[in-house]
Amino acid sequence: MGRAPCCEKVGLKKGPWTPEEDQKLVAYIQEHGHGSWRALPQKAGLLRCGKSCRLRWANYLRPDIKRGKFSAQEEQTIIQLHALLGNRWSTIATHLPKRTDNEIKNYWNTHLKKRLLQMGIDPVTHKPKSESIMAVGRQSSNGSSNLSHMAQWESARLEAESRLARESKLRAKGLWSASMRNANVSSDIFSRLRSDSQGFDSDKEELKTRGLNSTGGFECMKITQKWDKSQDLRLGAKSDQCNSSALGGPFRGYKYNPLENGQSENRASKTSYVSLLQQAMCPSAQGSKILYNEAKKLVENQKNRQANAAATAYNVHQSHENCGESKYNL
DNA sequence: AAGCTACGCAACCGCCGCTCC
DNA sequence: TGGAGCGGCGGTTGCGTAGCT
Repeated sequence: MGRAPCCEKVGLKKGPWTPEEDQKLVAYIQEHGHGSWRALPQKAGLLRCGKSCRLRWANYLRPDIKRGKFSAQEEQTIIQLHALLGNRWSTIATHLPKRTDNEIKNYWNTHLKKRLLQMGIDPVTHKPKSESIMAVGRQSSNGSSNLSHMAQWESARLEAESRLARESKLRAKGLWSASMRNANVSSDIFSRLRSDSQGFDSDKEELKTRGLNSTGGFECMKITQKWDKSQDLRLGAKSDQCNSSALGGPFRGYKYNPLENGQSENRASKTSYVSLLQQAMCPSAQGSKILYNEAKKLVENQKNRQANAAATAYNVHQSHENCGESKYNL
């Protein structure tokens, strides 16, 4: 037997919400807060399931929600984070202020996914379709299943570290310029997507007004590739030097490794880890500073399980700082 | 104008992990 | 330690509507 339904469904209304219901819900939450969602409908005089109320509030009625068309910047963020995280909509949503996970999920399914497919890019792997098919073939032939979670976390970690290393190199060379941060075209896939999109001309105009070349993203990528080649630096080489990549698991080499310490890989710690990792990757100095301070505080206190994830991000920072390459301008 | 189809999005459903007892 | 209750997440559904014939 499955578990009992979350609430007594008999007599409860389903389907679209009426303005009156919305009004009741908003009025109640504004006055009392939502408290227990289960108890809320009765207190607010609604014939709805608590879950339904929570969803309606979170996805539609909350005052801090931005509706309407997604900007090019938001599209870029979604695609990049999806490439990194997959369908973790709630985590992706934390990086798009005022957008809900449901909205992002819908936008991905109805717009972005299709556009990628039209371009011959597999929306799951974010690689050209031919490559994805080969990869699937290889995986099934050796009996392995889909990418494991561990591999995904490792991939995310490597991505973050390689980006940090590249940024450091560019900075050292004096090549890390505003164009890299402002060009809005930092990934190859996104560049191609953007060049297909209707808004591209206006974006180019915008870049022009900032005195930037619209191909800035490509130029930066070429520079980093060239630099990597000339130095013959493989991904991870820098990480080893920075003591943040040794052996074993997605948290390998970090001073506090939740896996080594017997922590379960539960959803919360993963989500926190990914969220903090993304922030560590975020080129925003402001965000990084907040992250650093928050992580430091949590690490010092070791208050709760989330500190494990925070510790990871904190140690990413420390590793780079130890190499004299502090990413954050503290 | 009517019928059909495709699309977008709000809402639902089932599952999972956390907390509390 | 295990079960119940709860909130939250991601996948899916289905309704409303725009566009086409």
